[in-house]
Amino acid sequence: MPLIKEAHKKFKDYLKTAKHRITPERFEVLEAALNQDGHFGADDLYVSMKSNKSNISRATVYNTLELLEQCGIVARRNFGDNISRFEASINRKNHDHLICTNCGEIKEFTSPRIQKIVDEISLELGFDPTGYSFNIFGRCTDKNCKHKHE
Amino acid sequence: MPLIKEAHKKFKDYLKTAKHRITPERFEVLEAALNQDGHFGADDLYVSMKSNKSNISRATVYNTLELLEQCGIVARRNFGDNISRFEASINRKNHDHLICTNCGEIKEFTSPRIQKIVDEISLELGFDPTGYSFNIFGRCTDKNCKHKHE
DNA sequence: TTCAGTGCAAAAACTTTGCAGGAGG
DNA sequence: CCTCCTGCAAAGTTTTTGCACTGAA
Repeated sequence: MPLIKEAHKKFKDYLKTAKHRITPERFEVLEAALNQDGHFGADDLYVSMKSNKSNISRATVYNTLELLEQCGIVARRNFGDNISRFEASINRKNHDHLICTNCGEIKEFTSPRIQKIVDEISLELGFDPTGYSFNIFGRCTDKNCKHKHE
Repeated sequence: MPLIKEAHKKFKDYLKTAKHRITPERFEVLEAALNQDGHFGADDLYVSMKSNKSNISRATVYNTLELLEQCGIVARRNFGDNISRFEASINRKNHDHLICTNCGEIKEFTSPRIQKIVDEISLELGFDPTGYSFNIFGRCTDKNCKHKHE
């Protein structure tokens, strides 16, 4: 099943289950979110949709991203600059991030040991984990690491 | 050496080295920051200082927290609510956080394995790490976990 | 003396909210 | 038909910036 169709179905099911209404605007946001590549801010998405002649409003974008987060189609990320970033997470492996504090480049990595630590610590401290975020900050050693400002 | 004295010295040395001026306001912010307990936001600190009759300005608080961060006296934390939190880090062991998404409670934990993962991943991907953040989100199992909103 | 640092207020950046009209169930 | 959702704009929050003055070196 193509990704977009699957996401569509998942979102629709979620909306029904959670007694949210099914509106064209919500699916418009869903598709725009899946079209973004990599990480994007809520406002980025709004601007991008607006420049594609959409009639959407800011409030709807923010509201819908929250719904998409709740049903696991997008994930909210926080890279230390006080902006909520999102990324499509449907059908993607869990992964974490390396953030270059010089050029803004974000690399991804996976390590199964991290989930293991999450579970162990949570058990130990009496905590029911729903998620985690793990970001490494530093400088990438790419020779073209300059002021690339995403 | 008492903590406050040591921090004082460290900050002074840093300011000299980095060619920043040594001003009473900066030390006022330093002391106020060390007096906060646990995690605090930049604006919290400003308000707290103001209510203690300080004549400080917002700009100075923000500016000084950045300097304190650069020299390792405070650490910036991000718990997913788009507010920069700080905490005194001088003479404290590295630690990470469990955040209860229901009551806002923040617990701390340490795990030496995390630093090991950071180093390995960085080496593997060609990255020079300067720090990391590791937050686990979930619900604490305390029976009094309600809407405690810090 | 000189210029980085300060206080103040205004602007900026991101997000949330209030309201009236409109459409989904 | 009853709400929930939408668009719009305004307000809210947190942080940054511009400017003229001050004080550290």
